[in-house]
Amino acid sequence: MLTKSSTELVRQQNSVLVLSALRRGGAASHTELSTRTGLASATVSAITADLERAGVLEKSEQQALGGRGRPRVLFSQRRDCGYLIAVRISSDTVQYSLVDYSGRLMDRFEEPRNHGAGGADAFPGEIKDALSRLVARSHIDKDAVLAISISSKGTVDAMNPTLLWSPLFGGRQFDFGKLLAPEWRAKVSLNNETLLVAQALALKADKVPESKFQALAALSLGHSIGLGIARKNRQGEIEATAPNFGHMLNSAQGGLCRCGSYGCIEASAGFYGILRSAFQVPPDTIPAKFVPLAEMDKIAASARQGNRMAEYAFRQAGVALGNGLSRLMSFYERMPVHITGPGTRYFDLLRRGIEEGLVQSHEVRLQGMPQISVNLEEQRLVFEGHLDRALTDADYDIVATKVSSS
Amino acid sequence: MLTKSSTELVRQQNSVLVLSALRRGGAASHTELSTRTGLASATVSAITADLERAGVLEKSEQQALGGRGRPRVLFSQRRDCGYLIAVRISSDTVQYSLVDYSGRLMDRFEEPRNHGAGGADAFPGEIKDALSRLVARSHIDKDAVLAISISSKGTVDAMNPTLLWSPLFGGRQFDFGKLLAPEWRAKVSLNNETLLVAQALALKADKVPESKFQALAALSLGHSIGLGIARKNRQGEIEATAPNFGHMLNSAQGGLCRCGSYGCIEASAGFYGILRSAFQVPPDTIPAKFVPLAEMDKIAASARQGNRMAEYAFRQAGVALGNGLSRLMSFYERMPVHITGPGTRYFDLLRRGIEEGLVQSHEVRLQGMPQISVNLEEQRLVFEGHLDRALTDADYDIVATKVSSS
DNA sequence: AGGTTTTTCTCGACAGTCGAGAAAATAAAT
DNA sequence: ATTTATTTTCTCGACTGTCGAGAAAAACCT
Repeated sequence: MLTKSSTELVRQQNSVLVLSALRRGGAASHTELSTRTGLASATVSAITADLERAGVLEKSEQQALGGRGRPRVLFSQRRDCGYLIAVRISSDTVQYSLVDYSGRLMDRFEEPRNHGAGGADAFPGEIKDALSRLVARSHIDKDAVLAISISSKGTVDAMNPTLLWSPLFGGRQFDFGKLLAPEWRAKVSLNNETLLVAQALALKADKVPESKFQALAALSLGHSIGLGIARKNRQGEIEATAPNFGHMLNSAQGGLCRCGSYGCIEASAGFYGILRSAFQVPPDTIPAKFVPLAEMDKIAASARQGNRMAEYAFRQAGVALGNGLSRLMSFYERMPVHITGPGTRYFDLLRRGIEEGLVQSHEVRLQGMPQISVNLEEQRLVFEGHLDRALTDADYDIVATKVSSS
Repeated sequence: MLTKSSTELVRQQNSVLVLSALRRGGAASHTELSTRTGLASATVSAITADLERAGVLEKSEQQALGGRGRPRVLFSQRRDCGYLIAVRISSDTVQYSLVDYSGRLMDRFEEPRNHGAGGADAFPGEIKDALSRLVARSHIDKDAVLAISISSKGTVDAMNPTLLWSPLFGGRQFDFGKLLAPEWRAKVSLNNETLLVAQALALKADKVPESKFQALAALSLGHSIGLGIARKNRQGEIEATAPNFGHMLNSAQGGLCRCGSYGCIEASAGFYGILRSAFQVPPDTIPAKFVPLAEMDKIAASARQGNRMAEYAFRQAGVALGNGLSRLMSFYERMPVHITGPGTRYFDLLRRGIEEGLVQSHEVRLQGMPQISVNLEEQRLVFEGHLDRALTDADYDIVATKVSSS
């Protein structure tokens, strides 16, 4: 069903447009906002006046730099308009970041995750505590937090927001919405970690002028395998998704996976899968809970020195990844792949297998090999993805609530 | 990039809304349009007046049926506002349908396709001839044709519109846009056949009140395998895509496919793949060009009588399909599957294999088996898909051009 | 013929965008 | 010190669009 439009909606959309121009390009003057957004100067006036009245924008004076004529007055987000908390759940720690409305990092700390028995039971409580401490440290009121953006590996129900399955907690589900609902007024969102990576990469790629960005995939290699896809839709927005790539069926003859199935990509290409085949452990052995990086480095070193089984282990991992990517291209379209995560350090060993696996796709055979690149800044990308998503969401909310009621 | 909005765009969007309400619900009175669209009565007045002036709508009098009060005046599309041609390219014939703006079928004929040598060379000319004859028979001017909607099996570049690879012509490409550009002013579109099936099914599913339709897949079984996906996006529109499912990699150990690769789904589940494994022909044999249905029926009959190899051939075809569908669910989400095409008559033999293949997916294991149903009306669905897509497109075009200029 | 009922049509209020030009604020020139 | 040039911001009127309410129209009923 299409939906009706109205003049008020026009104002909303254009207000969001102004806010997003400010996000992407930084503080800007009246006239620059006009050129960035394509709106008439008079319209920008009206909108900025509204937003200023609502306490969202402020005029940051100064900047007497050169030029004659009337000095420009820069608009920027009011930092105290609201706050955002980004929570990054990783295998051994949880990182909490407090960010103000302008996107500036205010505070950050990490807490170790309790792996022992009862760790999962204590987890919700730990999160609630840490969140409370985070705002207390900066003397911020809980109700001033607009959004809490959580990321984890695993599959996620973004609507609810519930963690459905994760490498950390298995099938144990957490409904973060319910968990934080009474105490926090903030909008709680939960996203797969690699989805955020893809989002951040797409944002960057789309900023480049003349880029004609269409789509990309982010592939995170580690103990588990994550995939994020970011594509531009017809309206020109970036839409990111995170399919259950690591536990997609690779080969019916494949080994046993942590998830209990046989033949998942992860069972071949996750660290424990590589370990298993390097040491010729029977493929139906129950996978190791955790493989230290040092262990992987040893296998890689011996592969680089010509050890056949170690070489083969990385090779077959690469083929599993390449086959998975080839299916990705079949389902969507050919797109560049960005590889991140701790597994990137073995990319030299994986590369040939990946290409071998990719070339089996009809798409790749018709249109050529996609571009594959390595990105070592996974952590930063995840954080940028958090910011972009949550702040953009917050902009929409603010426009919908604060401004209309004035 | 988001884009700016304006009051004129509001009118455009609402005009499209009115036209689409008319498409879906049939001729309607003033007040009914108002309730269907949610627009105020006065707004409907203004819009219908515009559209009437532009020659798009007309008041269809009559309908004195019962009731007191002022009789309602029904609005409906002016049939002569424009015409649409749907071209359905199938393996042995090409079907041409002429439809008026209201969606009523005016004329239809089929032409056999020349399979012999030089058939592909003659094909463009044949199409041009047939299109000219179609409009001549109904005494319609070529310039009155708003859209030519073409469908074929195979992969398609929808933007151009170019047939990139098809089971009928292999890698031989046809750019229908260029082919028809000088002679026809109509907008030429090209879509995968099963995409249209999915679109039509989704349209139907979405019409049911309280359906909460989210997504579905259409799987067409025959000599080749087609998949269409239709999903509702955030704006509530139905978006359909047709991945290259038949030639997606199923198993690296799979047989030789028509496309030249090894291990495509089609190489196991297409008719020639089933035939090959039923007769234990080596899997690297070059596939049969065409398998008559009678031949398939024989294999099926012997499978139903307990012949092991025949049974196994269908079983492994089903597993290949099920595995492919399981990957579909991994990449997107769990969604119901509608099976169409000539292969549906062997569904009893395929079913167990499909379910066996599906259950290997993490998604299915977590959320349960998706609903699988058989639909025998593939032809009609393709035609409905043609109509829905092309007429909706035409509505957008008309609103953007005719109305604004008045 | 007059009342009832239902639908269609019309009018004024309100919200929004746009272009043009006035007003403001500064640097350079005189 | 005053004027001029330049650049930016602000304001005004015209235009387009939606909406709600009520008037007008066109049938049926008594």
